[in-house]
Amino acid sequence: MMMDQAHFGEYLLRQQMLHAASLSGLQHRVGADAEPPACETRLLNGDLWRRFHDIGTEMIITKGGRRMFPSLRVSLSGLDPREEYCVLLELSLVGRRRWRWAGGAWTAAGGAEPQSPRRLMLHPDSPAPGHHWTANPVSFSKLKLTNNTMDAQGHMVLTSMHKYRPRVLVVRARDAAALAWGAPHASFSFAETEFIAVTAYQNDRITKLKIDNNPFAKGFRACGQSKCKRKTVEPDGSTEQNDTTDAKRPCSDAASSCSEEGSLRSSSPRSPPLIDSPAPLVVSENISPPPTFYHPELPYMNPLHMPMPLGMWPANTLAGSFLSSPWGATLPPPPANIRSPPTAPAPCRRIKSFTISALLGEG
DNA sequence: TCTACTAACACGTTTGAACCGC
DNA sequence: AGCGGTTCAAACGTGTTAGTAG
Repeated sequence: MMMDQAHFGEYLLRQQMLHAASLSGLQHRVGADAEPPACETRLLNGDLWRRFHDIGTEMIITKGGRRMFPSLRVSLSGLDPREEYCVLLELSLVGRRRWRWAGGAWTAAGGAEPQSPRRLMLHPDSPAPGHHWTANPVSFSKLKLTNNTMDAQGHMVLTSMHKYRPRVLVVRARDAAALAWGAPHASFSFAETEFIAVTAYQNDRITKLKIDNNPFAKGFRACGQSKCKRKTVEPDGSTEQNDTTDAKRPCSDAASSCSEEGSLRSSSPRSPPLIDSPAPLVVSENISPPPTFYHPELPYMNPLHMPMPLGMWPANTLAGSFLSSPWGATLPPPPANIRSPPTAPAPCRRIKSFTISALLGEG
């Protein structure tokens, strides 16, 4: 199987986990008949992502959690309308490097630091029937990024100055219980959604692009009140006529219309669908090329048997201390059939928690 | 000195409860 | 009583900035 650099790290990690599981007699591979959900996906706000990508996307991470902008919005198609599916977002480390902003450009600066384990998020609408996923854009706008390794709020824990690429996973709900064992899943990623996590913006052009497109940052647009107030008053009381004079470009509605969505509301059925966006849901120039498809070869650990929410990979696996993990020796046997979890799956129900445990009705 | 990080801040947006009229 | 629209304040999200640590 061909594997790009972006996923090599993940591959190594999962192989480590598989190896550890096999030492505990827990190895399980997906059956040859296991099929990933047949579906396709498109990046809806690809235009905006590409504008950031051309410059070098940066995402602020804070201790308390910061939303992504642009957020990931995709449309799914080809799903069985009546079948239940879970949709997940994963942030894969791209390469094994640390990056550094120097001389007006990003350059590699040594090897990657050990990564925090939590990098997988279940979409809050999961599980939902195929018609729900195909009728509404799937948005991860509520996702927050943090550099707090002790985070307990379900945010994505990333490392500053490292590059990541979001990846969307689609899993049949009936397979969710066995997800960790390599349940068949479709996986999609988009090159233009790569970004570098930072604690403060490095590239001024990224800052400007964010301000121009993010409704929450309207106050910082050149024609905005606040910027004038904050930056034009000199200590001597005079008014600094800096570049904002000529920079008083129209604080256009054009800029506003560039924002990824008219509203940041959820795509949940309880909220107005994102289809309400003033921009057409799918227009030709707004569609990304077909995404990379990753065949589900890489097994996951079973979240049922993990003492932590799904996506919280056992700590220190990268450091090779996996075998010291306390849960290794106590794991129950793997399910006999990946399509048929050991216990009858709980009826699918709408949840708000991002943990598979909640999804399965545990706790 | 430089780099990376944090917290406080001001401003705009979102959200939901309260209110009103039909 | 129920519904739909409006108003308003609190909560939230944003980039900026000054200060701190290594």
